[in-house]
Amino acid sequence: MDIRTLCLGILTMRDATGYEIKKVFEDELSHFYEASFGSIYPALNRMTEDGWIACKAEAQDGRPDKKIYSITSAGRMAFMDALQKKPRKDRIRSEFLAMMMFSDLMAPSRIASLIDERLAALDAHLKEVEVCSDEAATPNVVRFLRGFGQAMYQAEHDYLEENRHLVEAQALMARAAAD
Amino acid sequence: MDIRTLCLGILTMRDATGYEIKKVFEDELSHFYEASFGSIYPALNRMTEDGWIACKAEAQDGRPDKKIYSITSAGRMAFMDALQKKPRKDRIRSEFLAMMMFSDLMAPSRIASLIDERLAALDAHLKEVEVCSDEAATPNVVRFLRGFGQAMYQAEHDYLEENRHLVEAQALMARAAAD
DNA sequence: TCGATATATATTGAATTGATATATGCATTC
DNA sequence: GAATGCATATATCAATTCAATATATATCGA
Repeated sequence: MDIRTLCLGILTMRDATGYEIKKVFEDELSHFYEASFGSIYPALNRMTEDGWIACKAEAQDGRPDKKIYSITSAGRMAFMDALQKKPRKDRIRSEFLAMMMFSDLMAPSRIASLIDERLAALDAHLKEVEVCSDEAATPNVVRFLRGFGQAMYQAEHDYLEENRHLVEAQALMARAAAD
Repeated sequence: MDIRTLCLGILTMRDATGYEIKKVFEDELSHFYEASFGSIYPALNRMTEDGWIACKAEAQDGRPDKKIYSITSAGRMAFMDALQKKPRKDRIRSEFLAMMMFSDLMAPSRIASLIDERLAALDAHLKEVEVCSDEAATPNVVRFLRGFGQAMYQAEHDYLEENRHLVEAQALMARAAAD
């Protein structure tokens, strides 16, 4: 399920511009899939060539033509096929956790600072998810995904608060051993 | 903190071959950072050119020379610098969750199957983490990272079990509406 | 004996990113 | 009124990364 497939999926929901598709990646999908313009526009161009989507341009004042993409029957079938494939394993890349791996080499104050910043970022995520949760008539799948994100942020938040001493104390010991 | 920086970090812990570095990515780091040979070997070559690591080749029977890399003083300083930088935000890419986003377009049995497979994979991860946890003399940072992974797998497991009805029921409703 | 896995070195085409380019409209602040 | 930041739009590109591929022997279990 690459960027192209996901753009196609977004277009099964509604017609959109490249810019709007990017917005979907930044809003609904942001907790578990991201994409940049650098792959969205080429993907749209290729799918237009492949006949999976069609493009209608609307002239605008002082801006490039607005290009609105819509899915075709062939595209809808291609996406349904993609949904029958086995999902590949998640890809996770966390610089924060990678840095924790080398916490022996950092000052205890640096470690505390990193963890505090991480906790603050988690708090911000949790607030953001909470604000959205009050909306009525939210589709169940959106509730599901938002709840998923919330559960994971909360789990990480709790884990860090309860276990930060494991890396903070070790840093102190590593420092004592180095002296 | 790119692949090159992480390879450097691994070499602060011990000398290693490219193959052994890959093993570290697959074992200790696997929950939060992955790398392939396609980037490890070029990274090692470039850092050798930059003077951050040194390489000693040992002839082997019937195999390419074994190349053992060790960090230099310059490399150690470069890595310490990297640890002072602000970690960039996590990158998460989950095909499973992306598919859930389009659960309206899937048969309820397909959704159930995907979730069951996901739960099975989480069980396997949890078992794997549990086996390791009994080891004595595990450094605190390893306990921390392993515990982190365990907490996140458990949170996801619990969330899926308690909330799978949100997407499964919606699929039934979507199917009823389509008929 | 065979198949799978481990141990080693690599390369490459394709996918992806973050930065960059271009440019107007709107809102806010000074 | 000017400056700044953000939103709305289209894109490209150098650098990074990956999965597949190539090569080849040793070990282990069925």
